[in-house]
Amino acid sequence: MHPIEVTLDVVCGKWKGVILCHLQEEGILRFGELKKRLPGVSQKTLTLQLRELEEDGLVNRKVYPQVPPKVEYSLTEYGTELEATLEMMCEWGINHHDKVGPNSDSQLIEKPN
Amino acid sequence: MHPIEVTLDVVCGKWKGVILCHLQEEGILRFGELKKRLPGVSQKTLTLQLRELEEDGLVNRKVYPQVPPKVEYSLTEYGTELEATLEMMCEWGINHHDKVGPNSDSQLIEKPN
DNA sequence: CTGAATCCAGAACGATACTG
DNA sequence: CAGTATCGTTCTGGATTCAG
Repeated sequence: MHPIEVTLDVVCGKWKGVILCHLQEEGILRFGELKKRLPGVSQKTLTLQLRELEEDGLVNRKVYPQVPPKVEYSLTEYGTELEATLEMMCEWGINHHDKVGPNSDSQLIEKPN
Repeated sequence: MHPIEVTLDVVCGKWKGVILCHLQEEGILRFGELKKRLPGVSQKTLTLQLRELEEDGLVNRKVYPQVPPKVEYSLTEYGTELEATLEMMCEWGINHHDKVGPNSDSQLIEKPN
């Protein structure tokens, strides 16, 4: 398995990138706070994405046994080691968000003489 | 849309990461050469992934109008601007490949004395 | 050699309702 | 508040066949 697939496997859920970015910026977030920051995500999906990130060792899940429940998420050390990469991906995204279209510089073949 | 999603959208196909890495390493590759380097990929899927990368402006597709056909793929400038990021992702992958998959050569805990 | 066209299985994701 | 459970849809990618 190519090393880049290891990273992509871990980061390529529909919401995983944004989740990691928010945890990186804000440190610790409760489930509900995270949900507010991901407009459109369903509870089920958010839960699932977080569980997978947890299984892959990227985020910590801290449960406070109280009523009402309180669960906090944060980056693990593995997660923080990904921070520089996430930031680079964000930069590229900022520089290219306008450029989501065809016609990059497709080449026409010149006639051999 | 969060900037990181721009990047992830473009890179998150099953084979896109590896394709980009190979093009980054070897510069120009024909369709068949690329296929050899991705064991298990089907023609249809490889074609599709390449088309999407092309539409997103990451790779060039150069067709030689001859028989048998010859098609060469390479990174566009947008693609090369992603190189540093791809390398960081590979590094993280190398350092954490043990965390993925069931039978990992996990780190041993040093004996306390 | 490259790739288009079908057909299809499974995964991913969402909507909604229910629970301690 | 932070989940499960269930159902349904959409999306992805693989197998196979045909074509220039």
